[in-house]
Amino acid sequence: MPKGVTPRSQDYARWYTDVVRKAQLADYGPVKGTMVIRPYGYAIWELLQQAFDRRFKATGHVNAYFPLLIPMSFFSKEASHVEGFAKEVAIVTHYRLRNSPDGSGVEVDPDAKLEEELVVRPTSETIIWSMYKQWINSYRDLPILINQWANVVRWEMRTRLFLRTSEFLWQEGHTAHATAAEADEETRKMIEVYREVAEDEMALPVIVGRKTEAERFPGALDTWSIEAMMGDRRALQAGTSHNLGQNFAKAFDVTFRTEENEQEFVWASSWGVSTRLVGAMIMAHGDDQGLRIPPRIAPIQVVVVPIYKEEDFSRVMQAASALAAELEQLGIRVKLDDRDNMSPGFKFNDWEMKGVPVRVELGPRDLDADTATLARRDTDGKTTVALDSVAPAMPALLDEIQASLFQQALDFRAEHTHTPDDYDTFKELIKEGGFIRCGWDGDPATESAIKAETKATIRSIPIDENPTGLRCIYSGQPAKHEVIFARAY
RNA sequence: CGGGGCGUGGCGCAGUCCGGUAGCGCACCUGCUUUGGGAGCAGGGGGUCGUAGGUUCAAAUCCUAUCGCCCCGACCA
Repeated sequence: MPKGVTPRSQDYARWYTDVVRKAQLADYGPVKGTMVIRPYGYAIWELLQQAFDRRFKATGHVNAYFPLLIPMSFFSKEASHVEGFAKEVAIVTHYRLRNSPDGSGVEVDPDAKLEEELVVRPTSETIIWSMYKQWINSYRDLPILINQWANVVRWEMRTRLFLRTSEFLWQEGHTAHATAAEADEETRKMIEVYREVAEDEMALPVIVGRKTEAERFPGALDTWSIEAMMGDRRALQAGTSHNLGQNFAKAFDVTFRTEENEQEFVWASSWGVSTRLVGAMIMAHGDDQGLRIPPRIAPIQVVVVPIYKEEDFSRVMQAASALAAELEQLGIRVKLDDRDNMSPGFKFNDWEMKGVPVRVELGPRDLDADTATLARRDTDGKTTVALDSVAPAMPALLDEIQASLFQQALDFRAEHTHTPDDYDTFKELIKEGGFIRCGWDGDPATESAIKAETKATIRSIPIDENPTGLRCIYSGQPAKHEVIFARAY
């Protein structure tokens, strides 16, 4: 096995795959497009889950679970929803296997065909709204603020570990409201939660904004997203929140009695983030040494590597485990690397690949001087510090690394965000990747012409847009919106 | 679905053109020496060469079919 990873500059896609596998985040599953999330990768997901779940609860949401299998007929109820997902659903048609006649194995039992075929959920709007119909009668039943953590299946043609797999893990919030204003408020509130987790926990700067009609969720009135820039300057949609209006209520005939005893359709929102975020973290922060995980979502925040010759073994190990215990007391996720079959040099590279924010090296020379050697993953080089200061200073150091990774990502994004005045410049700039912030006349035809010519799409109509005085980069007409163009994942 | 590539010990590959006893590196196991940036030496175990047919005295190698995976494009969180 080659020692490092393919350099990013040489082949970014291969760098990504190398890092995922060498850092032991995930492996390919036996079925095309499937992924095994290994313990280290899953630990990151769990920390993300906690960060989100805490905030969902704090904003009044509760968790529930709806079934994986959905009657196929449900999918015919919301026209644009069908159109959006029909091409990529897995369908269950039978419920039994039998031994094949030639004795070579098993086969589908043709006698066990289902009356109504079942769809493996690609998303749960339909099954959830079929239930909401039963649960909602009056304005007193509203709002319903339910989230579920689940897996979904979308039969993708092209897959990539974490970014797009046939099956992935996510959360999907599905809310029901009495008024349009409430549904809109909910949609905005949750995209703000996503922004906060992305920026504060993942150190991932994102652009909050709305999607154009072309990029909107099938069945939504309005889609909000957070968009991030990856290390190859491409855009990644990291989370979405949809104002579904009354579309699903109408499709599933979900009405309620208002205070005025009027019959009205329910207003809805849905919002989700997925294991794709792990991919976002890898591509936003990783370097040619491997992962760089922001401390708040790092399964291991500090690794202690003891260095010893035989005669130093016991005093080094003693000091190392004392230090690890002291760090743990402070609530820091610490790992003492006591593997004795690997050299220190191997361990340094190994933990760098795995993106651990801080490494503490402790050897005889350090102990003689009452010092420890510190290596930060976000910067190069090592420093020597007093041993008894390591633990007390660690929480602040982790905060500093968190902030530094955010700043690095922010600087990178700023460096690769441009505001050209004419379309020729636009075309030149987009070849290099990055974001282009410019005017758009609001015409879908303009959007699709630009896509056809440059592969760039409108990623976002930023929440802080200011189209006043701007002209459309393509048509030269007065701009209706200020938008972000980019090539995207 | 179009284009390309690849299926050979756990992983990465050579061998295929030109048929003739299946090899290399890493990993693994044992022992000794090592340990401050991917340790060294010695010994050892492990593969019906994706699958199914065919040609041949003989097939990883030639022929036919088939399955799978990866990469690039059209669609998507």
